[in-house]
Amino acid sequence: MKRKVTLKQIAKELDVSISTVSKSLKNSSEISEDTRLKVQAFAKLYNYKPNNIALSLKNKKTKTIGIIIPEIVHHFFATVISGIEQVANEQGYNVIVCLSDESFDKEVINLEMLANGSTDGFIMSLSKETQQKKDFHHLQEVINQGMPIVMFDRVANEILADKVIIDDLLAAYQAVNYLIEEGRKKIALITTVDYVSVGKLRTEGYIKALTDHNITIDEKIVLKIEDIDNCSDVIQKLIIENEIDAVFAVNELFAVVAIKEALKKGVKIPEEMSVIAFTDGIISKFSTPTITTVSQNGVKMGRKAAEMLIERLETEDEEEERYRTEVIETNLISRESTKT
Amino acid sequence: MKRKVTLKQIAKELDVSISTVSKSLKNSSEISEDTRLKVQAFAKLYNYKPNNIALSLKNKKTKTIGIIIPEIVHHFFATVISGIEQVANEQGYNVIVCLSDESFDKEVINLEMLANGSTDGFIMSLSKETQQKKDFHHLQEVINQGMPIVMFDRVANEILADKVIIDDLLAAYQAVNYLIEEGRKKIALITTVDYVSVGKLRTEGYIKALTDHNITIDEKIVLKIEDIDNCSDVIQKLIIENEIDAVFAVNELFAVVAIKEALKKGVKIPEEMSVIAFTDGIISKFSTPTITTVSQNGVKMGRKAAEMLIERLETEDEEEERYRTEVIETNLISRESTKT
DNA sequence: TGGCTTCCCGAAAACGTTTTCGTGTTGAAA
DNA sequence: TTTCAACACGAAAACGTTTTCGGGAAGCCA
Repeated sequence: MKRKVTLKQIAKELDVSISTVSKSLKNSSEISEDTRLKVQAFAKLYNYKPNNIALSLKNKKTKTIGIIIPEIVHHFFATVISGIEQVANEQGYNVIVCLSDESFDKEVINLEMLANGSTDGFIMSLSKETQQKKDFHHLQEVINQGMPIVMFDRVANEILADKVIIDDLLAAYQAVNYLIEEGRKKIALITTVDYVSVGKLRTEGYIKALTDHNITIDEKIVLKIEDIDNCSDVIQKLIIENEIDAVFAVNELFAVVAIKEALKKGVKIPEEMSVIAFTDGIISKFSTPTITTVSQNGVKMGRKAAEMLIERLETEDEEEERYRTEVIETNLISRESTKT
Repeated sequence: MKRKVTLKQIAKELDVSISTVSKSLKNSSEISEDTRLKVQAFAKLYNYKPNNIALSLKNKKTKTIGIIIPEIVHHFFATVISGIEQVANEQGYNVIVCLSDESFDKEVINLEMLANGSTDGFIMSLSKETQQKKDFHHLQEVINQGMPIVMFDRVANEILADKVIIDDLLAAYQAVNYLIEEGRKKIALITTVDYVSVGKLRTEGYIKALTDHNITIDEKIVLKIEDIDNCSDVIQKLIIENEIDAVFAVNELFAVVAIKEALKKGVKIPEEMSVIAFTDGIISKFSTPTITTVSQNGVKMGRKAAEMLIERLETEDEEEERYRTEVIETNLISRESTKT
């Protein structure tokens, strides 16, 4: 087992100083060609690679991005990480991933942990609990210390920082519009509880679309689901008890459950009922029928977030306090669960 | 913007030495209670937290685990990461994730990058290209430098290291057995090209199960798919041209496509044809019909891999070169795509 | 007063780099 | 022979810790 070789060891072996070795490897003109080549040959032979930790300490830069997200077993977040990793990689950055598990405490712990030198900045999406508590002091503290944060998807308006979002309201509006133009009259909404920022916005889009078309909101067919694991019963009830002809769901899971329950009841899709889901993931592509979705383009969000963060990290003129919010366009991917 | 405070600054402010501050914060009995409390109060006030990078440099431990996997937008890998992160978190480790994108070169670059001090060890699953080239010198080099590697799922027999796998052959055998016991006679296999280690093993399990029941292998109904994105045509052809009554697929995607094509042709599932897939992911749970799968238990694999790595990292008696291979049990999750 | 602990604290090394500055040697110009 | 620039290299500081060791002051006993 041959441990990694250091400058000091090379210096000792070649009977020169550490500085000489360092300069030689950087091809400094300060060092004679003789010495330079000798050192370089030796370094190559022993496969010398500078120690990242030492470099980080010296440069006060880790070239590492911290990602804190609620969970990773969720296609959307996985695509975002993928996007982040792409541009991080291109720019010589690494990513360190922490999961909050939707817990405020874990989010705080992870953030503080990584803020003590481990990363140069953060890309994050808030946990449900954090959104519910509306407690963002941990973010503010990190920002005050001079570490940039880019928030995506689940963002906090209260925090001044760069953000990458989609226009949840507009996208929902367009999706519901699409259903209306198909001729649907009784469009149900299956959404989350209101403290999830994106759920709330999507609900607003739904309401706005209906209102704009003079359709009155029927509270009986607006379902706010808390417990995502046991949603089938309430969804079944929704479908059985109401004569709905369309469903707009704020995520794939609600949509696919709605479809299953409808089919069970003999409702033909899309002939008798249309379904549109938010978030274009695996489920929609492979369910039967395939589901028309609003695509969030997670990879693009991730790429954009990483670009914004790295740009902020690499521009030295710190005092440019102009925070931007980038809106990633969504698009409706039309599949079998709608008529047109 | 108040930057993070260091020991040096506290020392200066309180007019004591750096050592005194450090010891005070560690509650060393060397320091008088007076000084200790004074320092602690001051440190708390300024929210002092030791710098991780400096600690890493000093301790030669980063408390960071490197994960290198082919891709993250893949439910199985996401669950594994989730498992790794759980135990890493419990033990005070962070995880840094790199994606090889199934490319040998990226795998090498990432590995070398992180091996230069950034992590204490690795958990990885090989890229397709690496498995194809059978070139593992990068792994061997890292191991020679004294960094432990734990491989999971796609492992290399040629490398001596800890491994976490499932018994792919046995699991496939059992799945095919299950189909045979249902009374299926013409069981098709949809698999990957042979250089993917797990694909090969699953194929062997299929063959063994048939052979053990004196069913001759019909090469026409064994499909080896290279291009995963355009598999529907060949699968359609398989189903149309052969009177098969069951499909064993080495992943969910092949299975769901097979089901779609079968339904299109009017074949009833599971009455006329059963389907079992490897890898229990999202698709199987929500497809119509839901799919019977071999569950790989990614979270458990991840947890086990992390446990093994951390144990190796924390036992000082380095020279214990006994590498272990842990086999995670699989289980067949019976759903609507099979009869029983 | 001399010698001995005991109590507190600071200096310095170490981890592995990079970089600034200083210095000795050489050769050439005057 | 003297002077000076150019060249080649090394010493040391710095990044932020932890830890070993040494030492001054105070108190005690003889």
